[in-house]
Amino acid sequence: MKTTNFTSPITRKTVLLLVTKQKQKTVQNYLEELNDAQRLAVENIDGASLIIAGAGSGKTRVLTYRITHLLKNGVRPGSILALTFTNKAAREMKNRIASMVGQNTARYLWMGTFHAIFARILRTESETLGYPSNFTIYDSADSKSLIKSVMKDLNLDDKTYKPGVVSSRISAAKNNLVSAEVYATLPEIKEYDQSIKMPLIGLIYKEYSKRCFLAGAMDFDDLLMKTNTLFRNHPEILAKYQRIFDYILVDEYQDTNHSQYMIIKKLAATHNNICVVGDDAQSIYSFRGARIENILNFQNDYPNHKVFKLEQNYRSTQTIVDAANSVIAKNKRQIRKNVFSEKEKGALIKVMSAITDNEEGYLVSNEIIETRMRDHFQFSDYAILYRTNAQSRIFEESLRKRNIPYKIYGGLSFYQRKEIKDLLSYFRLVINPKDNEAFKRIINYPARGIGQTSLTRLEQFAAQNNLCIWEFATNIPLLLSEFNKGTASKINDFTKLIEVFREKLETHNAFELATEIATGSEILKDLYKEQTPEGVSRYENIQELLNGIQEFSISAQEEGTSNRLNNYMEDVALLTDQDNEKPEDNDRVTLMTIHSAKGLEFKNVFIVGVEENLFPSTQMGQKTLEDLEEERRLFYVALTRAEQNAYLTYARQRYKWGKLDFCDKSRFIDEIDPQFLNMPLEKDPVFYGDNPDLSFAAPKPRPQNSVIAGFRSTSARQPDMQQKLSKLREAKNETEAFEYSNPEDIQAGMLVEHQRFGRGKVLQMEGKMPDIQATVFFQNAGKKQLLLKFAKLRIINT
DNA sequence: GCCAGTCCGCCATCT
DNA sequence: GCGGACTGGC
Repeated sequence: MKTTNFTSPITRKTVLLLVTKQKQKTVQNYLEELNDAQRLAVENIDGASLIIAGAGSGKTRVLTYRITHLLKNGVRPGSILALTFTNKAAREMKNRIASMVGQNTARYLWMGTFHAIFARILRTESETLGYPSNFTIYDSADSKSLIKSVMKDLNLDDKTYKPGVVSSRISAAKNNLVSAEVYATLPEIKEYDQSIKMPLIGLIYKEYSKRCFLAGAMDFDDLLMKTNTLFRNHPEILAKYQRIFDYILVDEYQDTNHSQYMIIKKLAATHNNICVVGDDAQSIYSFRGARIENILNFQNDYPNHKVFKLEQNYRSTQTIVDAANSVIAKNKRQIRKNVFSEKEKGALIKVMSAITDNEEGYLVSNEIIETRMRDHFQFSDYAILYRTNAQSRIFEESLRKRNIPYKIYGGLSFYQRKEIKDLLSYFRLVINPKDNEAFKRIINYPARGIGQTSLTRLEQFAAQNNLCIWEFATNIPLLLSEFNKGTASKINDFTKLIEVFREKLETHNAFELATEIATGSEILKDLYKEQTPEGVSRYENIQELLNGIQEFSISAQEEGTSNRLNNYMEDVALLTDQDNEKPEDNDRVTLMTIHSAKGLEFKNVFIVGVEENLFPSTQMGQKTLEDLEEERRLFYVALTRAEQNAYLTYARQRYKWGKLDFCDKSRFIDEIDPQFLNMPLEKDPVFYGDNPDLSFAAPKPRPQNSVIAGFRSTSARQPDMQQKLSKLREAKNETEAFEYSNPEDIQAGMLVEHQRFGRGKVLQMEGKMPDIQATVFFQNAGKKQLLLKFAKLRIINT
């Protein structure tokens, strides 16, 4: 291994020379903003580099500056491949680079998640693999549903073959590049599947793959595996991309799985210009197939590599950094490093003990209110981090009671809501009629009198004939041979409907076609007629989706890129809630899992539910030492999100699956060097019932199927919706609380409010009912053109 | 085929 | 505590 003391091939002087020519102030200074270790990591652009970046050590900054540095040295943006783990990280990095080198350069960078980038490449090369270029990306719900129907056809009962287990076995196989054919031949796999009493997983895997192919669909894991297949079987295609990508950068390298690892390895093989950034101490995705070995073995893969260690933490106080170090030191497998902070010592980590999970919520909300007043924090300076999404509910309740605004990530994402998936399924089927999962979902929604029995027969007949459902359903003689006239004609009406939309794919932009589908399918009508709060909320979600598509259409047009519905749909399956940030969400407490908090930072962090069995989790049976080490890394990640104050809370009793459970504080609390902790007085759980002051904390089991605020629905879990809906309930005239202005009432000059963009001023109105367009300038979101049929504006004053 | 009511099994963690 | 699956009456 080489040392890190070396002279960069391009001296600083030449860089400054190059840069002054450009007269960009931000660029001129960028190297000076770095410490020595960071600067070395930025300047050493050729060959293989491993950047070990401790928590808070300016990893993102190094990556962005390194790319900027490449660009400033004449590297074409289109020859740089930068892979991240989330869309959000990619977007933020791209924006930061754009601010230094200009949007016109940054836009040509190949920057995105593994899944997004290789989906893009697979669409280009799809023909070689026998896939259509507009293949569907199945999300986990789609693939689970497909697994279920495969099992049904194979007569495997879903009590012994749990779809969840089968799905994760298949996923693990794919992430290790084990194809269905190979799967059946490997003795250790056979043995394992025997031991869990599911010897026929291989058969399911085979049939599942076949049906995905027939449906022109790939699941998440396929996006990576098929890329590998493509590169392996078609050296000329691999060579093409090896030529395109002169420089490869990978963020969060510790969380790459074998499939991702092989893609990188192949692409970098000709030039070895590969730079990976990561921190083995923050590897937390082994359940998804991530291999910590990838980072530990980098030196074997690239013997001539250079190592850079970023050890200074700029984020957290000394106390937090030292406490985190004291925990992670318990892990055996790691790259030794000395992460340190030169910030102030800061407050001790406050450990809070609650009697019940209810009280835990109460304590956290209280602490937020108190410290916010005392130390002048914003709500957005706080985050509540938990191990499992199920813990969020209790905090939502306690925050809501105290009128603390919050935003919650994870759980059911916008794109997974029923109504959204329904409409998206229409889009999917229109784009790719072979998409069986979409077909099954919408053939009888809105109701067309085609029931479960017909659908099951349809699916089975199609599979028996090696056809996708669409091919079967559009083949009239075949259809009539299996169904009576009435049913056949209902099915025929449905495919005709889709066919009409299909004809407009090439002639209409995404928004026009999406609107037509929403109307023509009668989804809008179906939701509109439902005047329950849930119905209203679903209707609004559809409108929000259509607004998003309108934005896409407009911005695609502005940028001169293609603005068809299939372009919009290309990576919708890869989007998550974090990609759906709204401007109105600015001053709110953040609630999320620790996994989704990776890469983020907050002034105050509450790590909640720090209890044995919950964190470390023992959810999935007995834990190996490796599992425990991963949990510890997860705890390390959680702690190091905090800049100023970290809190650890635990409860002595908690409801799990509706049943009361007694808990002990987590071993991780004991593993922190006690000099960094502010420990509470231990409360004894038996006293709570006698103490009237603590009655709020007493466990209150809700009767089964009871509801919060008088209703029960998935949309009710959205914080805004919750408030809106309870208001709605209170109002005698139920729609009153929701009333927005009629399009005709709005005129130029008015101050208005939009549910998504916030407040703005109307600049111009044009068009006639029902297609009235408003041009509005929003304080937070700039100028927007809104079609008032869907975008509702509330008039604030005239 | 559809709907409402009830029961059951489950929850890691994410692209 | 929740959603999905199942059941039985229409």
